[in-house]
Amino acid sequence: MKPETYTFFQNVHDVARLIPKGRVTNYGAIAKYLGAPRSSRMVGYAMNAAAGDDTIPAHRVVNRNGLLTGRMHFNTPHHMQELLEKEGIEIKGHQVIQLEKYFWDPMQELLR
DNA sequence: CGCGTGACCAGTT
DNA sequence: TAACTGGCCACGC
Repeated sequence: MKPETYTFFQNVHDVARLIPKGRVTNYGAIAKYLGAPRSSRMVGYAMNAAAGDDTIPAHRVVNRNGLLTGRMHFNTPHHMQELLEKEGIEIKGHQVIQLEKYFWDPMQELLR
């Protein structure tokens, strides 16, 4: 599929797939990387569309505060937390602890 | 073809 | 400090 046929959603899904295990990122960072810093909402919507897709680690995308805002879209509300903890990320109260420590910024990791 | 809405974010009031 | 607002894209009705 040609890049030009890629929708915003497609790009979001691609970036999400590149998130390393044990790392997390947020909606704004992905939106910014795609050149649409004001479209972080749409990134969230794109992840919603990605729900149920095993090839997309949607659980590694949290909001700016490290809050697992998308947890309710998984099969079970705590599934997202379990996946993250399994990757070595500590979570307390539906929120990622030491977010900056695990944060993965596509702008820096991909563009270098 | 128009309108409402949705896993958000940053700046203002 | 809390609440409000604009911005942005895709999709369903």
